[in-house]
Amino acid sequence: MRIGEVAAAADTTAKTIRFYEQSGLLPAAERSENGYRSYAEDTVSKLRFIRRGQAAGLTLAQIGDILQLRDDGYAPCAHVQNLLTRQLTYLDRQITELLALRAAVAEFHAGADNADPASCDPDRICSLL
Amino acid sequence: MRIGEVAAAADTTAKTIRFYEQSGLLPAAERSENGYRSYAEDTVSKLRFIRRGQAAGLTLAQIGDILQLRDDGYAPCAHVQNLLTRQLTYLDRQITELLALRAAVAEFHAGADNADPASCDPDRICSLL
DNA sequence: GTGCACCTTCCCCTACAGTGGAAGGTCAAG
DNA sequence: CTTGACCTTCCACTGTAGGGGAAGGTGCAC
Repeated sequence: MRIGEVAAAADTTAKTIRFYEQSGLLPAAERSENGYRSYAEDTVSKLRFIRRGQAAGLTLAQIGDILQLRDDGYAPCAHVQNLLTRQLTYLDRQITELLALRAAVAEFHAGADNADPASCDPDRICSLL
Repeated sequence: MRIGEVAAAADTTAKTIRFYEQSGLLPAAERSENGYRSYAEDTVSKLRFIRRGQAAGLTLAQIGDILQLRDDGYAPCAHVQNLLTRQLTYLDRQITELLALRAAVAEFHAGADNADPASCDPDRICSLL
Protein backbone atom coordinates (compact mmCIF):
# COMPACT_ATOMS: atom_id res chain seq x y z
CA MET A 1 0.00 0.00 0.00
CA ARG A 2 1.15 3.52 -0.67
CA ILE A 3 1.22 6.06 2.12
CA GLY A 4 -1.98 7.77 1.01
CA GLU A 5 -3.96 4.53 1.06
CA VAL A 6 -2.70 3.67 4.53
CA ALA A 7 -3.53 7.17 5.70
CA ALA A 8 -7.07 6.91 4.35
CA ALA A 9 -7.56 3.46 5.86
CA ALA A 10 -6.43 4.64 9.29
CA ASP A 11 -8.20 7.97 9.00
CA THR A 12 -5.09 10.07 9.28
CA THR A 13 -2.78 11.90 6.88
CA ALA A 14 0.35 10.99 4.94
CA LYS A 15 2.07 13.85 6.69
CA THR A 16 1.32 12.33 10.08
CA ILE A 17 2.60 8.92 9.02
CA ARG A 18 5.90 10.40 7.87
CA PHE A 19 6.07 12.27 11.15
CA TYR A 20 5.54 9.03 13.10
CA GLU A 21 8.26 7.34 11.10
CA GLN A 22 10.62 10.19 11.77
CA SER A 23 9.72 10.12 15.46
CA GLY A 24 10.50 6.41 15.67
CA LEU A 25 6.93 5.25 16.29
CA LEU A 26 6.90 3.41 13.00
CA PRO A 27 9.90 1.61 11.50
CA ALA A 28 11.40 3.09 8.36
CA ALA A 29 9.09 2.05 5.56
CA GLU A 30 10.05 -0.26 2.75
CA ARG A 31 10.42 1.50 -0.56
CA SER A 32 9.18 0.44 -3.95
CA GLU A 33 11.34 0.94 -7.01
CA ASN A 34 10.22 4.49 -7.53
CA GLY A 35 11.14 5.45 -3.99
CA TYR A 36 7.59 5.56 -2.70
CA ARG A 37 6.98 4.18 0.78
CA SER A 38 5.33 0.77 0.64
CA TYR A 39 3.37 -0.56 3.61
CA ALA A 40 2.02 -3.90 4.74
CA GLU A 41 -1.50 -4.14 6.07
CA ASP A 42 -0.37 -4.23 9.71
CA THR A 43 0.69 -0.60 9.56
CA VAL A 44 -2.99 0.27 9.60
CA SER A 45 -3.34 -1.71 12.84
CA LYS A 46 -0.44 0.18 14.32
CA LEU A 47 -1.92 3.53 13.36
CA ARG A 48 -5.25 2.54 14.90
CA PHE A 49 -3.42 1.46 18.02
CA ILE A 50 -1.68 4.81 18.18
CA ARG A 51 -5.07 6.49 18.08
CA ARG A 52 -6.38 4.31 20.89
CA GLY A 53 -3.32 5.13 22.93
CA GLN A 54 -3.83 8.83 22.35
CA ALA A 55 -7.46 8.46 23.35
CA ALA A 56 -6.17 7.12 26.67
CA GLY A 57 -4.09 10.26 27.04
CA LEU A 58 -0.76 8.57 26.41
CA THR A 59 1.99 10.54 24.72
CA LEU A 60 3.46 9.41 21.43
CA ALA A 61 6.65 8.56 23.30
CA GLN A 62 4.78 6.18 25.61
CA ILE A 63 2.91 4.64 22.71
CA GLY A 64 6.19 4.26 20.87
CA ASP A 65 7.60 2.25 23.76
CA ILE A 66 4.69 -0.17 23.58
CA LEU A 67 5.08 -0.58 19.83
CA GLN A 68 8.76 -1.15 20.32
CA LEU A 69 8.14 -3.95 22.80
CA ARG A 70 5.67 -5.56 20.43
CA ASP A 71 8.14 -5.27 17.56
CA ASP A 72 10.83 -6.83 19.72
CA GLY A 73 8.57 -9.84 20.17
CA TYR A 74 7.36 -9.18 23.69
CA ALA A 75 3.76 -8.98 24.77
CA PRO A 76 3.62 -5.48 26.24
CA CYS A 77 0.80 -6.31 28.68
CA ALA A 78 2.74 -5.76 31.89
CA HIS A 79 4.29 -2.58 30.59
CA VAL A 80 0.93 -1.25 29.50
CA GLN A 81 -0.66 -2.08 32.82
CA ASN A 82 2.13 -0.18 34.51
CA LEU A 83 1.63 2.74 32.18
CA LEU A 84 -2.10 2.81 32.83
CA THR A 85 -1.54 2.79 36.57
CA ARG A 86 0.75 5.78 36.29
CA GLN A 87 -1.67 7.44 33.92
CA LEU A 88 -4.44 7.11 36.52
CA THR A 89 -2.22 8.69 39.15
CA TYR A 90 -1.29 11.47 36.79
CA LEU A 91 -4.91 12.14 35.84
CA ASP A 92 -5.97 12.17 39.46
CA ARG A 93 -3.38 14.78 40.22
CA GLN A 94 -4.42 16.84 37.22
CA ILE A 95 -8.05 16.67 38.25
CA THR A 96 -7.26 17.63 41.81
CA GLU A 97 -5.26 20.62 40.64
CA LEU A 98 -7.94 21.69 38.24
CA LEU A 99 -10.61 21.44 40.94
CA ALA A 100 -8.48 23.57 43.24
CA LEU A 101 -8.01 26.11 40.49
CA ARG A 102 -11.72 26.12 39.81
CA ALA A 103 -12.44 26.76 43.47
CA ALA A 104 -9.96 29.63 43.53
CA VAL A 105 -11.43 31.20 40.43
CA ALA A 106 -14.95 30.74 41.76
CA GLU A 107 -13.93 32.62 44.88
CA PHE A 108 -12.51 35.49 42.85
CA HIS A 109 -15.65 35.46 40.79
CA ALA A 110 -17.90 35.58 43.83
CA GLY A 111 -16.00 38.62 45.06
CA ALA A 112 -16.85 40.28 41.79
CA ASP A 113 -20.46 40.73 42.83
CA ASN A 114 -19.72 43.38 45.38
CA ALA A 115 -16.92 45.00 43.46
CA ASP A 116 -17.11 48.73 43.14
CA PRO A 117 -14.93 50.18 40.39
CA ALA A 118 -14.57 53.30 42.50
CA SER A 119 -13.13 51.39 45.43
CA CYS A 120 -10.57 49.70 43.20
CA ASP A 121 -7.04 50.43 44.30
CA PRO A 122 -5.10 51.17 41.12
CA ASP A 123 -1.99 49.89 42.81
CA ARG A 124 -3.51 46.46 42.97
CA ILE A 125 -4.49 46.78 39.29
CA CYS A 126 -7.72 44.94 40.02
CA SER A 127 -9.30 44.24 43.40
CA LEU A 128 -10.80 41.00 42.14
CA LEU A 129 -7.58 39.24 41.51
CA MET B 1 15.25 50.37 40.27
CA ARG B 2 17.30 48.24 37.96
CA ILE B 3 15.81 45.15 36.40
CA GLY B 4 17.52 42.76 38.80
CA GLU B 5 16.15 44.53 41.85
CA VAL B 6 12.64 44.51 40.44
CA ALA B 7 12.99 40.85 39.59
CA ALA B 8 14.12 40.02 43.13
CA ALA B 9 11.31 42.09 44.65
CA ALA B 10 8.69 40.34 42.56
CA ASP B 11 10.32 36.94 42.90
CA THR B 12 10.93 36.47 39.21
CA THR B 13 13.87 36.86 36.82
CA ALA B 14 15.26 39.69 34.73
CA LYS B 15 14.86 37.46 31.71
CA THR B 16 11.15 37.11 32.37
CA ILE B 17 10.69 40.85 32.79
CA ARG B 18 12.34 41.51 29.43
CA PHE B 19 10.13 38.85 27.95
CA TYR B 20 7.02 40.54 29.36
CA GLU B 21 8.14 43.86 27.96
CA GLN B 22 8.70 42.29 24.57
CA SER B 23 5.30 40.62 24.76
CA GLY B 24 3.59 43.92 25.48
CA LEU B 25 2.54 43.08 29.04
CA LEU B 26 4.77 45.79 30.39
CA PRO B 27 5.42 49.12 28.68
CA ALA B 28 8.89 49.74 27.29
CA ALA B 29 11.01 50.60 30.31
CA GLU B 30 12.64 53.98 30.85
CA ARG B 31 16.38 53.91 30.40
CA SER B 32 19.05 55.48 32.55
CA GLU B 33 22.06 57.12 30.94
CA ASN B 34 23.98 53.91 30.62
CA GLY B 35 21.13 52.22 28.78
CA TYR B 36 19.99 50.11 31.72
CA ARG B 37 16.25 49.71 32.19
CA SER B 38 14.98 51.84 35.06
CA TYR B 39 11.75 50.98 36.82
CA ALA B 40 9.32 52.71 39.15
CA GLU B 41 8.01 50.90 42.19
CA ASP B 42 4.67 50.11 40.56
CA THR B 43 6.29 47.64 38.18
CA VAL B 44 6.61 45.31 41.14
CA SER B 45 2.84 45.58 41.67
CA LYS B 46 2.26 44.75 38.05
CA LEU B 47 4.50 41.72 38.22
CA ARG B 48 2.71 40.53 41.33
CA PHE B 49 -0.60 41.04 39.56
CA ILE B 50 0.64 38.98 36.64
CA ARG B 51 1.42 36.18 39.05
CA ARG B 52 -2.04 36.36 40.60
CA GLY B 53 -3.57 36.25 37.16
CA GLN B 54 -1.52 33.22 36.26
CA ALA B 55 -2.57 31.59 39.50
CA ALA B 56 -6.14 32.00 38.28
CA GLY B 57 -5.20 30.19 35.10
CA LEU B 58 -5.32 33.26 32.87
CA THR B 59 -2.99 33.45 29.90
CA LEU B 60 -0.45 36.23 29.61
CA ALA B 61 -2.51 37.65 26.75
CA GLN B 62 -5.59 37.92 28.96
CA ILE B 63 -3.57 39.44 31.78
CA GLY B 64 -2.06 41.85 29.29
CA ASP B 65 -5.52 43.04 28.31
CA ILE B 66 -6.35 43.83 31.92
CA LEU B 67 -3.11 45.73 32.41
CA GLN B 68 -3.79 47.61 29.21
CA LEU B 69 -7.20 48.72 30.45
CA ARG B 70 -5.71 49.86 33.74
CA ASP B 71 -2.98 51.73 31.89
CA ASP B 72 -5.58 53.39 29.71
CA GLY B 73 -7.24 54.71 32.85
CA TYR B 74 -10.19 52.35 33.05
CA ALA B 75 -11.10 50.20 36.03
CA PRO B 76 -10.97 46.72 34.50
CA CYS B 77 -13.53 45.26 36.94
CA ALA B 78 -16.23 44.44 34.41
CA HIS B 79 -13.73 42.99 31.99
CA VAL B 80 -12.17 40.85 34.69
CA GLN B 81 -15.54 39.60 35.87
CA ASN B 82 -16.30 38.58 32.30
CA LEU B 83 -12.97 36.86 32.01
CA LEU B 84 -13.52 34.96 35.25
CA THR B 85 -16.93 33.80 34.09
CA ARG B 86 -15.45 32.42 30.91
CA GLN B 87 -12.59 30.92 32.86
CA LEU B 88 -15.05 29.01 35.04
CA THR B 89 -16.81 27.66 31.97
CA TYR B 90 -13.50 26.68 30.47
CA LEU B 91 -12.33 24.97 33.65
CA ASP B 92 -15.61 23.09 33.98
CA ARG B 93 -15.20 21.76 30.48
CA GLN B 94 -11.61 20.77 31.16
CA ILE B 95 -12.59 18.98 34.34
CA THR B 96 -15.42 17.15 32.62
CA GLU B 97 -13.11 16.00 29.86
CA LEU B 98 -10.46 14.91 32.30
CA LEU B 99 -13.00 12.94 34.35
CA ALA B 100 -14.20 11.21 31.21
CA LEU B 101 -10.64 10.37 30.29
CA ARG B 102 -9.99 9.07 33.76
CA ALA B 103 -13.03 6.82 33.53
CA ALA B 104 -11.88 5.49 30.18
CA VAL B 105 -8.39 4.78 31.45
CA ALA B 106 -9.77 3.17 34.59
CA GLU B 107 -11.80 0.83 32.41
CA PHE B 108 -8.74 -0.15 30.39
CA HIS B 109 -6.88 -0.64 33.62
CA ALA B 110 -9.58 -2.85 35.08
CA GLY B 111 -9.40 -5.02 31.98
CA ALA B 112 -5.74 -5.49 32.70
CA ASP B 113 -6.46 -7.76 35.64
CA ASN B 114 -7.65 -10.61 33.52
CA ALA B 115 -5.23 -10.05 30.69
CA ASP B 116 -3.33 -13.07 29.54
CA PRO B 117 -0.20 -12.30 27.50
CA ALA B 118 -0.77 -15.54 25.63
CA SER B 119 -4.25 -14.53 24.53
CA CYS B 120 -2.97 -11.22 23.23
CA ASP B 121 -3.66 -10.76 19.54
CA PRO B 122 -0.46 -9.32 18.07
CA ASP B 123 -2.57 -7.65 15.41
CA ARG B 124 -4.17 -5.53 18.06
CA ILE B 125 -0.72 -4.77 19.48
CA CYS B 126 -2.15 -4.85 22.98
CA SER B 127 -5.47 -6.24 24.09
CA LEU B 128 -5.73 -3.73 26.91
CA LEU B 129 -5.96 -0.69 24.73
C1' DG C 1 2.32 15.68 -24.53
C1' DT C 2 0.18 17.31 -21.01
C1' DG C 3 -2.74 17.60 -17.12
C1' DC C 4 -3.65 15.63 -12.73
C1' DA C 5 -3.12 13.04 -8.55
C1' DC C 6 0.15 11.23 -5.98
C1' DC C 7 4.70 10.80 -4.07
C1' DT C 8 9.55 12.61 -2.35
C1' DT C 9 12.58 15.73 0.69
C1' DC C 10 13.26 20.08 2.87
C1' DC C 11 12.53 23.74 5.97
C1' DC C 12 9.61 26.76 8.53
C1' DC C 13 5.46 27.64 11.56
C1' DT C 14 1.79 26.96 15.26
C1' DA C 15 0.69 27.81 20.78
C1' DC C 16 2.63 28.67 25.50
C1' DA C 17 5.77 30.85 28.68
C1' DG C 18 9.66 31.38 29.10
C1' DT C 19 15.15 29.58 29.42
C1' DG C 20 20.11 29.31 27.84
C1' DG C 21 23.95 31.14 26.09
C1' DA C 22 27.13 34.17 23.39
C1' DA C 23 29.28 38.60 22.79
C1' DG C 24 29.88 42.75 24.65
C1' DG C 25 29.11 47.25 27.77
C1' DT C 26 29.18 49.42 32.78
C1' DC C 27 30.36 50.19 37.35
C1' DA C 28 32.20 49.74 42.08
C1' DA C 29 35.69 47.40 44.97
C1' DG C 30 40.18 45.71 45.78
C1' DC D 1 44.08 47.52 36.39
C1' DT D 2 41.52 43.80 36.85
C1' DT D 3 37.88 41.03 38.79
C1' DG D 4 33.08 40.25 39.43
C1' DA D 5 28.39 41.45 39.40
C1' DC D 6 25.37 43.46 36.83
C1' DC D 7 23.40 45.05 32.46
C1' DT D 8 22.57 45.10 27.04
C1' DT D 9 21.07 42.74 22.51
C1' DC D 10 20.27 38.81 19.63
C1' DC D 11 19.50 34.11 18.41
C1' DA D 12 18.16 29.64 19.34
C1' DC D 13 15.85 26.15 22.00
C1' DT D 14 12.55 23.65 25.18
C1' DG D 15 8.04 20.08 24.67
C1' DT D 16 3.81 18.34 21.99
C1' DA D 17 1.85 16.77 17.72
C1' DG D 18 1.78 17.72 13.81
C1' DG D 19 0.45 21.48 9.52
C1' DG D 20 1.86 24.49 5.38
C1' DG D 21 3.97 24.93 1.43
C1' DA D 22 7.96 24.86 -1.97
C1' DA D 23 10.45 22.36 -5.50
C1' DG D 24 10.70 18.42 -7.89
C1' DG D 25 9.86 13.19 -9.40
C1' DT D 26 6.29 9.38 -11.02
C1' DG D 27 2.65 7.30 -13.29
C1' DC D 28 -1.78 7.07 -15.52
C1' DA D 29 -5.53 8.93 -18.51
C1' DC D 30 -6.86 11.83 -22.14
